[in-house]
Amino acid sequence: MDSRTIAELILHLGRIASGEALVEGLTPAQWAGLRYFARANRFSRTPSAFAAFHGTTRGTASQTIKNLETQGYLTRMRSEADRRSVRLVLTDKARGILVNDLFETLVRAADALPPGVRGHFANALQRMLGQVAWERGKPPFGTCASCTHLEGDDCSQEGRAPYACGFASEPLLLEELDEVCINFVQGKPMTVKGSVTGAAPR
Amino acid sequence: MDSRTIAELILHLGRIASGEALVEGLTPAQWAGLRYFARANRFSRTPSAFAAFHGTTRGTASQTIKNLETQGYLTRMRSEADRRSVRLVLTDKARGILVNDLFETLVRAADALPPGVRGHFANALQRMLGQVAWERGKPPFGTCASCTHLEGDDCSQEGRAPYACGFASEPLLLEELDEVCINFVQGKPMTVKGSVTGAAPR
DNA sequence: GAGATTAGTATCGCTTCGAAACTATCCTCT
DNA sequence: AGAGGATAGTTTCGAAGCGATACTAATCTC
Repeated sequence: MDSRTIAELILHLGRIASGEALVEGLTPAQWAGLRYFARANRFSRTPSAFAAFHGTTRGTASQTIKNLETQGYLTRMRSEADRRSVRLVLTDKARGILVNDLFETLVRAADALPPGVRGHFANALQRMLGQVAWERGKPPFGTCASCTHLEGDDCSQEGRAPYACGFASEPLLLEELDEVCINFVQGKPMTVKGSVTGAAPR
Repeated sequence: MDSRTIAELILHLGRIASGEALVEGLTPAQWAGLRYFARANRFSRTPSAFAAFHGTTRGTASQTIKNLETQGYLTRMRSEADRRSVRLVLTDKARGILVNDLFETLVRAADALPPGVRGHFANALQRMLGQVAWERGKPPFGTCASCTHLEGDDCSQEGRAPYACGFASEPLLLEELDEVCINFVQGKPMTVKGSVTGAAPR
């Protein structure tokens, strides 16, 4: 019964916080696009990854991106490694407008929580996301902090890159560790009351 | 920084869980309508209340409801007290289809959380909702359990109705206490680590 | 009882959305 | 090497959502 309440509140909160349309002339989907490309790491700033994140089709994502591009919020560049692929980058105009995102009210609401519960809260949400994504066969989209692919040289060997991604086999900069990645796989149990994740994806 | 993670996860989770369209031939907005009328109490089963809950306009809500009605999921009846008002009731067909709601995956995900954290979790979410709703001037939509308007006769006086709503000045049945109400006003502090709500709406 | 407010509906243009068809590039397997 | 298949991305189509506006009917206020 509490579980249902939690699910309802998440849905309602998400809807109220992001559903409001046409703020600054951008639709909710377009705001979601800006937020995504502001937070995604370099492996994930593509139309396909955004489509997966946003839970829509590549076609729809392509439309939204095209729209943001013509409004001057995104810049497109073809990938060198894979000539099919496209990399999207936020413009300064986009970074400037992001502070007016209604999403920030949600951040403020989370900020008003007692500091002690925030960590547990974030962990519980990430676990729920993992569960839902696993049940749907969708990627859960987390950060390197708790990802299996993170190969950290705990005792830094005085080399240039202390961290690397085992999936992409590439070194990672420190500031990249907090960015969202489509290749995220839930790794460390993430101390939640000392219990290990219940249903593990295989 | 944890606050931003929390806000992102809520948004993402809500989107993934409800955004998927055309399950059983119903759109996300239509699913939201069914869920709402299944959970709202008798003061709140109206087009306007659904519009407020769903964060959209009355016009859009009216469309969605009309659509559900023609598909045989809702029955309409005029209110006796207020002849302008309309009451919507779920049909058996609707109750039957609700078990296939993708929303149930979110409920299962919440169910997979450690039992000890669920209560705190629900409280924290309700607090966030109150904060966001207050900042936007929207009703937060909670249940009688923590509503100021609930007048409970703690020591039941052997009268017929042990509870009542001070706002509607009407007695409440026991099974109505868990339903969602548009007139909800955050009342009791709702034990979250023993601290009282930070910013109180006035 | 006049004027303002509220509940609900209808209509208009725009965006989103999923589905399907399509091109270009890359990968795999023999 | 080269054929078949998978993948990244775009385009088009029709349906629905959406906000805005204008509208009717009922209720409230003073």
